[in-house]
Amino acid sequence: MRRYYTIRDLADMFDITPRTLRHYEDVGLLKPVRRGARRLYNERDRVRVQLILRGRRLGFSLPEIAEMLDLYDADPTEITQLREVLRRGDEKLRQVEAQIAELQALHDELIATRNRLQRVLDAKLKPRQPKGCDD
Amino acid sequence: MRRYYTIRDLADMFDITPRTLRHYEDVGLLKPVRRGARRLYNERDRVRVQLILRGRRLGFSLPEIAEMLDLYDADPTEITQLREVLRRGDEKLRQVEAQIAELQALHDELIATRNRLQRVLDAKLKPRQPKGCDD
DNA sequence: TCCCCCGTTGACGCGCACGTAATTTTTCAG
DNA sequence: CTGAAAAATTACGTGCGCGTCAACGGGGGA
Repeated sequence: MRRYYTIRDLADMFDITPRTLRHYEDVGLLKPVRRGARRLYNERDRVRVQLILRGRRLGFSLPEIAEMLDLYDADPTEITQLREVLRRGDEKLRQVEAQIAELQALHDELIATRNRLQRVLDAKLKPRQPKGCDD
Repeated sequence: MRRYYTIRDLADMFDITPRTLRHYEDVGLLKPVRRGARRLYNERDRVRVQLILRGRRLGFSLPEIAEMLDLYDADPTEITQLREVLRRGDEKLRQVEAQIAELQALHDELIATRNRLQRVLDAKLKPRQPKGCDD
């Protein structure tokens, strides 16, 4: 059941180019095995690509994404390293929470602006009592 | 009460460089008035800078930010234009909502990973009944 | 008045995240 | 085995968001 994907499989799957996958490998985000010279991506690689692309959509840089991916597969044998990973994880967590708060604020403002524009439009469409007509 | 800010005032206020403010002007995000050759920013400009920087932190490009800022001060006289602005606003709104959802998913995963790492760490610190000792 | 420092205006540079073109190598169906 | 398509390698190019440097005012405090 060990399914493998070629570079084109993954590229088509996520609507990216092979160049992008090779670049992610260049910066250490992926380490596909090789059969001869060809890269073979497994299920774990596929999930990582998914996470990388989500990170990009959210505005994170590739090094930042690397940090977060490191959290998922941290070496559970070294205690001090484990503590360090936990600390960095909490840091990222707070950063993400702050980003959610700012996005929520932006969302609320967009809603308010939409409602305001909608009211202006409604007032122009059915002007029963346009203001300034009391003369 | 018309308070004005020099380019350095705003730069220091937001911990950016004057070059950044000039760049935002180059791409049409700001249009400060001039006294001679010097730029003078008013309160509205200051708020716009604040919104621009929040947009950047959230991963939006400068053109995307320009689109959103255009929503706030849309011309309320042209009905067709108003409809168009509302449509683009709703589009941005859905985009922001999708981004919130993805960010929330990332947040949940970070929480889960933190808890998992914490449990591993706890198990290594007080190993009362370490598994594999039942022989 | 003079000088100095802040601001302005180009213009080039740079790091990131890839795009793209050329060339070479590999693979695999027939 | 062979030929052609796909993958790999290498290297340069690109768009964005500024950084940086040089050269040039101009205005305001001593």
